[in-house]
Amino acid sequence: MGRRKLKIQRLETMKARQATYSKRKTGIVKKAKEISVLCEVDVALLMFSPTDKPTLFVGQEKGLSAVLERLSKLPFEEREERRGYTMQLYEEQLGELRERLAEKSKILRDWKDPNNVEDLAQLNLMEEHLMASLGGIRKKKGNEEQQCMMQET
Amino acid sequence: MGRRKLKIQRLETMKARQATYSKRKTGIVKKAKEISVLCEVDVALLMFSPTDKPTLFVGQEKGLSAVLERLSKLPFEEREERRGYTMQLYEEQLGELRERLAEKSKILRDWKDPNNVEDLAQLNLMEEHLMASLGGIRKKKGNEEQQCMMQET
DNA sequence: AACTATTAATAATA
DNA sequence: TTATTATTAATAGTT
Repeated sequence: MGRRKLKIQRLETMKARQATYSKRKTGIVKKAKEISVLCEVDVALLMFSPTDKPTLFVGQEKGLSAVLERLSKLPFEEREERRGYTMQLYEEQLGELRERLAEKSKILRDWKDPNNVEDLAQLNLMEEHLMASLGGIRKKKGNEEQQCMMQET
Repeated sequence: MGRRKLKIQRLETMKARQATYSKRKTGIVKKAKEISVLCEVDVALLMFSPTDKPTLFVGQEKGLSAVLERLSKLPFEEREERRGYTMQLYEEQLGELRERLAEKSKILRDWKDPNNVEDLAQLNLMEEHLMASLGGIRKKKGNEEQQCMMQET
């Protein structure tokens, strides 16, 4: 849409890329919100601007980690019907990492909308969260050896 | 766009949600492709249909893991200007997990488009990849203890 | 899946 | 950046 048709290929100047990114970012985020509400589905949309500013939208308020969990779990289950044992082996290897990723992502979720970086209140909440997390690490130091297995690849 | 204006709220019937999802999914994926090409930016879009079928689009062919890496790293760097030491502590805790996540994601990337599940050639490639990965695990079993630290959060 | 009347997004411009 | 508007593109209701 617009005064001309516009071929879908890299815009020549950085200025044009930034201008177009700015407009289209608004549009695609709106679309993502709409489909998640209208159809009651999980949506995660992550983009980086030409100057590397991140924009993240996650619909249905489950957080990015929850959406990624669904991605990592669902396809495996589907394929187990055909390739059960192989996938199960791989699933085991992924299991522990997934747990930790979910845990980290729970905290990362507070960075959900990087556009709000300027919000001091949010920054303070994030720092509190971080401190609590680090406290937890120190407490667990004593018994970490027995929990070390299946860490590689 | 359409014959009527349509309020953005959950569509009443599952039938309507599925029909609308199907149409809008096409549209939003197209938009994601366009912005990534036009503006030469990384984009990751993940959605689940009302019947839980996943759709994943990752633009600029860096893979989902690369895009997520950018999300997890960038905000920290930005904030270090103000809150350097705190973020560095947290960054250290995340470091090892990030490495492993990147490795896993490299393999998960082969599941990039869940819509291609029916493609047998792709499945075979995936299985090869998996076998190589499991082989790597077995080789490393001997010296895993010394690599166990800072696992808990 | 296809069709079209409409609405919505946006390219060029200011 | 924000606003305008001529155009094109997406899609709601329908078949």
